Amino acid sequence: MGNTTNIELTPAEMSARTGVSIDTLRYYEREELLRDVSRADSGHRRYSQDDVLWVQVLRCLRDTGMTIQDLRRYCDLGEQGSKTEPERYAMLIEHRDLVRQQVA
Amino acid sequence: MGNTTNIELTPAEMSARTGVSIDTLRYYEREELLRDVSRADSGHRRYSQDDVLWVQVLRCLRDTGMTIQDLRRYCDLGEQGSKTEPERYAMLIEHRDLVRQQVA
DNA sequence: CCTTGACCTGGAGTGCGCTCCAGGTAGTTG
DNA sequence: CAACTACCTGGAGCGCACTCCAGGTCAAGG
Repeated sequence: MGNTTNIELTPAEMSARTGVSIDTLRYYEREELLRDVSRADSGHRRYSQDDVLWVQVLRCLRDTGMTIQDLRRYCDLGEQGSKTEPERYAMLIEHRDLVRQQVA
Repeated sequence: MGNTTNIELTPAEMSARTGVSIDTLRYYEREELLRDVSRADSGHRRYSQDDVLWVQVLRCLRDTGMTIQDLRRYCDLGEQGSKTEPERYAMLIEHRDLVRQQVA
């Protein structure tokens, strides 16, 4: 408790941890899939542990074909609080079903 | 036997049967995914029943993410005769496995 | 004969998801 | 202080899979 030494990763470290290129990380930020990335005094990005986890989720959804647009929508819902949970859940279910159809 | 009234479809009919746009049919031909399409004296395309079946296969493979490049390769093999059957079979198996991985 | 509509060709344009680049700044090292 | 490296920004470029367009041809109908 009270441990304020949050792990903060530089862009290069973040890229190594997630396997996502620095350019793509910035692209995701521009596309609002990755929000509120903190900055050092220098203006350089510092990624949190939560950012790592979220980018992993993003990659999982992207790799299964969810579009940038749909992911942005998902993020928008997330920002609107827990009342949107049903809709977000529905998106995931629908996406899963789509993926399953591919195999059929 | 000896029935020479082969069904020949105009581009518009072909598009209606397969659900693939006329532009895309021409595109597939340019990309050599659809070969030896016959022509009327006017120069207009006439698609055969075999063409219909093949385009349906193309769509199935495309819809599951096989690239145009891979499909062209598959066609190239087909033209080289039955000796390439093992390789073509291997391509399909590999593609199926790739699709299955998506779900995992 | 003239219009209409389906078709032809080569090539340009589109949307997606990145990826790269030029020009500039910030902190570290010798 | 100079060089180096990592990072910054805005914007251009790329590969894929189509999709659209201009300008022309061809057969049928009025």
